[in-house]
Amino acid sequence: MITVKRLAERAEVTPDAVRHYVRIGLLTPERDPRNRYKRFTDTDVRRLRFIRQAKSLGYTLAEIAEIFTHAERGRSPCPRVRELIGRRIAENRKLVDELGALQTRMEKALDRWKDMPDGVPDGDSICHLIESEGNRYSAA
Amino acid sequence: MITVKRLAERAEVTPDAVRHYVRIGLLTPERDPRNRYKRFTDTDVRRLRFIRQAKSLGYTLAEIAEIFTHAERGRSPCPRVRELIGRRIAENRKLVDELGALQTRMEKALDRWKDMPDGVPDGDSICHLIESEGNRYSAA
DNA sequence: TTGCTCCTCACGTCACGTGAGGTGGC
DNA sequence: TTGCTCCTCACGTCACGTGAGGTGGC
Repeated sequence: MITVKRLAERAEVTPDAVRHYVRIGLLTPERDPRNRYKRFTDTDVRRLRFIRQAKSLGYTLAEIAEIFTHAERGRSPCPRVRELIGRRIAENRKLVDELGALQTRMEKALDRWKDMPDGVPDGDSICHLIESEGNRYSAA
Repeated sequence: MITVKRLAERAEVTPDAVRHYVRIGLLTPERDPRNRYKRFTDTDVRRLRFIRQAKSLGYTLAEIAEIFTHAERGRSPCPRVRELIGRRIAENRKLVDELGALQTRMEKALDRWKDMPDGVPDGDSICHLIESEGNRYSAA
């Protein structure tokens, strides 16, 4: 019998992740009537591996749920899958750019601070290091 | 008198952000006894601009709160500020690397899918596009 | 009276992780 | 009896955004 832990092992995820997927309806195991234990099948192993694979390609759990719904209704999820990854590629590119800009800001700040002493707050200043980076910022 | 909206304008943040900072104690305005309106001061304008600046350098609100506490107790927050940015630089580098790897996975997948047809689910397969990327994944 | 701004809850976001408190199986 | 695993809540995470429902100021 495939329990939570055994399923988790077979798909290389944590048991808590499995419980989470059950909670949100991505997996719908039957229950052992005697003790309410979840009973998974080989189909669940395949579904869980699919979840893991889809996540590694940037799909959210809500999107994966949508894919499952398509497939269960006998409709091809492929067009939607292509559409979603296209968006995610654009979104992620933007995010990587922003985090790259953040990285540059942080590294430049740390470098400039190397030549500056620590200061004691004096009512006019909270932390002169951070304040000295003023007018250099863009949105966080 | 500086109200929520006026303060928000002066520091170029949203009124909701101001309310959030009050909720978590980063700003502690007095209240107009007649109507409970928040009354901010020029010091709050400086504090809010500091928050914005610190956020743009990667500091979290919890860390900014810590910096304020140091400063209010007359202790220099600078050593902590240097320490935190060092960590954040390392964390962010890792994150950028991971998102870069995700970007590569997504782009390669989309490229390979260009030559593949959409499929209809057949019980053995949920979405062959995603499944075809199997054994290529690393952790998400 | 009409707008505009103000107020306080309180929930939603994303994908789990982490107790708390209790029970089945070898 | 001892471990180990199982169960179900329900909260915490991060920084707000978004209603809902109601009130003050020009």
